[in-house]
Amino acid sequence: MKNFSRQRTLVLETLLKHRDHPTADDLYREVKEDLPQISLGTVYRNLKKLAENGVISRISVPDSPDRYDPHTGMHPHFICTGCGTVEDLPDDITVPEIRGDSGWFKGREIHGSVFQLYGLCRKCGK
Amino acid sequence: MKNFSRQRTLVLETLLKHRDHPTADDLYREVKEDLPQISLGTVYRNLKKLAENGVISRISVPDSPDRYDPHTGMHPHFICTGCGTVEDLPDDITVPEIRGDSGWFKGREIHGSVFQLYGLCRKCGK
DNA sequence: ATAATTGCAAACAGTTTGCCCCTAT
DNA sequence: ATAGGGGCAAACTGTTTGCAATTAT
Repeated sequence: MKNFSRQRTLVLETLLKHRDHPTADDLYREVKEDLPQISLGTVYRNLKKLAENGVISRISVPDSPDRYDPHTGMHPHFICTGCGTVEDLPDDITVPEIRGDSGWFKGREIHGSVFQLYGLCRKCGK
Repeated sequence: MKNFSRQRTLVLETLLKHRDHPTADDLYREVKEDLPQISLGTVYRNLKKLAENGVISRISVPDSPDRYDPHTGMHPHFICTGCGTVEDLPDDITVPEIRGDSGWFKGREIHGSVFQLYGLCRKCGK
């Protein structure tokens, strides 16, 4: 991943312009305007490689294609099970706030969640 | 969804026994021990219906089949990739705290995370 | 009789892969 | 000439759906 091909550069730049979380196909259609011969497979291949190298991140949603996110740090997402939209949540939310229907969650219905961190505990981390 | 078939009951009961997040296929194999003629399609159909009715929830993760979760509320976990231990996280942790290596996370190494909420956005929720 | 649900298999959607060609070192 | 992609289409995987048969009310 040292020298980016025209295709990889374009896929990445197109994603970086987004403030939302587009699908591979969204990006494919956009990139095709600049590089009409690009194939969907190439878009997938590059998104995969970029995600593996930590340049971007990939978000999965039930009943909807995966989405890609230029923001790679740890940050919480809200995923609408109605329309599949992915929204970023404020960093400082807490579980009691989510449960309590206050703040950001006022008027939003929460059906479920996953909140898991992977790492090494004190014993294993030494 | 008023009267549960034997199949639906068994799928739900099997999921409820789990403390982790099994895939449809995991559940299929378990349920088949009690009801050998059950089909994978039926397991999928029932999981889908149960999730639509808010009885259980469905979780997607990149590069892996969807998982199902009997819990309705938020339940943050820390999973040690060294020894597999699962620890409960305090409800009031925030992302800045996780990033900042303070509080609960002092001295613990975080490799990855999933923090996603599922629900209806304001547009879909009305 | 009606409505819901099953097992099976085929269909489907999103994603990945194999192949061969093309470009850049 | 070697390595790394690209384009295309076929393959693969997880999930859904159509259908005829079955079950419960």
